[in-house]
Amino acid sequence: MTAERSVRLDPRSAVPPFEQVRGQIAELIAAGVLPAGDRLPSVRQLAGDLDLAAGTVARAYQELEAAGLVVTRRGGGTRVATTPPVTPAARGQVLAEYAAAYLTAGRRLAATDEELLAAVQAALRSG
Amino acid sequence: MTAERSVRLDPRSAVPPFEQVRGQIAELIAAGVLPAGDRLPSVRQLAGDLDLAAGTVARAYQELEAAGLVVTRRGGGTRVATTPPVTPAARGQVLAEYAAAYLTAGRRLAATDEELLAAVQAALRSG
Amino acid sequence: MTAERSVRLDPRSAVPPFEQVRGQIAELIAAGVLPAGDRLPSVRQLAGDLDLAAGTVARAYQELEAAGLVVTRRGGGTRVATTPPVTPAARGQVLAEYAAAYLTAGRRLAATDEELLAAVQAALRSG
Amino acid sequence: MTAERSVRLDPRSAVPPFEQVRGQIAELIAAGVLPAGDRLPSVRQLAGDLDLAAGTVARAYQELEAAGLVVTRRGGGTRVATTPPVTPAARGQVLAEYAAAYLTAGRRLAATDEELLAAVQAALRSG
DNA sequence: GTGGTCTAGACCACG
DNA sequence: GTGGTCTAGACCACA
Repeated sequence: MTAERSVRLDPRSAVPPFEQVRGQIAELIAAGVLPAGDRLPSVRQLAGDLDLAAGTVARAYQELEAAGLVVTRRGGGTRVATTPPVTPAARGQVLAEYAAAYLTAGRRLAATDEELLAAVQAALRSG
Repeated sequence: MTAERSVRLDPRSAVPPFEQVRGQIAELIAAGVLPAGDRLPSVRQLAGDLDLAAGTVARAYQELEAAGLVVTRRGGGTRVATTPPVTPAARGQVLAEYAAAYLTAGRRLAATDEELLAAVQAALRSG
Repeated sequence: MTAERSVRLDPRSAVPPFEQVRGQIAELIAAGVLPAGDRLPSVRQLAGDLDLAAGTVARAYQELEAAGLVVTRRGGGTRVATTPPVTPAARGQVLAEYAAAYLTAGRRLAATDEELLAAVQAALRSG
Repeated sequence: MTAERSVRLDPRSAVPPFEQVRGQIAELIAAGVLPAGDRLPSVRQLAGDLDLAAGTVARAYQELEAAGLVVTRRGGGTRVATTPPVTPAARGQVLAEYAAAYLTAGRRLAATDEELLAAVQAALRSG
């Protein structure tokens, strides 16, 4: 399952775990990485993988459902909604947001355009 | 004062305000944007600028002091420590971390290296 | 079959489906709309009509039987019990309960007696 | 506090407690019974009054906030939002919905208009 | 004091 | 097996 491999928690982050889970899955869906109809990992399994209490993952799933990104059938697991509601964020748009956030942070350090670009290129080479 | 102009809160973020303040100032110092000896804005002034309770800013400063990034003198305000503690984090390293974070997020979307680079270039052009 | 036509699920309700089925049939019986001896629709048929799993309807029937409102004979389907158990709840009493519930809800809104009555009259005219 | 006196749980209902709390407060707000700016009872107090775990009430408040009905200030309690969002439901409309629900239930019992009205009048006299 | 989050484990409804 | 809810008690951020 793509979701299982892709969700990574940052335990040192100030963002609460359920928010990290919710946000990352939301972006995977918005970006089209998780296609409509795909089944998410079960609450308990993802909780185990991420070493969280089941309720924490359940809350993330619940908020995804409230947002219409996901559909849950009684007794039948949770799947990506067939109607990614309004889908205001195509994959390219999500990427663009990431890039914009990178720029904002970098410019706070008074980095030049060249430096910003070079840092990404260096990261690509090393990572 | 660089700090006043540079600290920007995201009220919709899940990161608590004191953390946003602490983190952003820490990075400004680590990156050398705020040079040693520079005076930070007073707790009350920064609190006013950011529309926070004074205690919230005070806590951020307190943690910066505990980290050795900042020194508070009685009656003399808060200044950037002359000894950037163990922090060898030069500006380039901070930038590198930002770039790495961007890559991590982007790859979660299964973006290729080319896409990641192109998104930054596009952002540079438009922003 | 009266029951089939009269049972209506509200899929958006927080009340679980089996409870909606059980409760509505119980009231139809208590109110005398379903007379003693009447045959209920089969589990599978009602399940099909309401788009539920058969087990869900089966559970509703089971609880009705446990309450003595209904009798299941081997091979003979499910029928309204000839002895409306302890339930002295005549149709008028059920109606009275509905009216009382309406009052409770309405008074929470600080509605006056006149308003409560007027709202019902208006609903009668329009519905 | 109006909210404290007005929220009444039905422990035998299939509707989960947090939903009862959320729904009742939402209607009190929509109906204008709780005016904008009014402070709701604290999570812990209402939890005590209703004999619920604090988290259960907290969840109800959270959903009210997500719905924009309520505003919560850090450390400063929960108040009715100044902008009852879109307020699609004036007090009269809420009442009308109650009346309509009463009619629907009553007609399932094949009650006549006269009976429906009489039952309300009787309830008014006795309650 | 306020609300927000997490945990651990329990029970329920559904398939 | 699935998700949903509740509890009890803990710790955190904020005023």
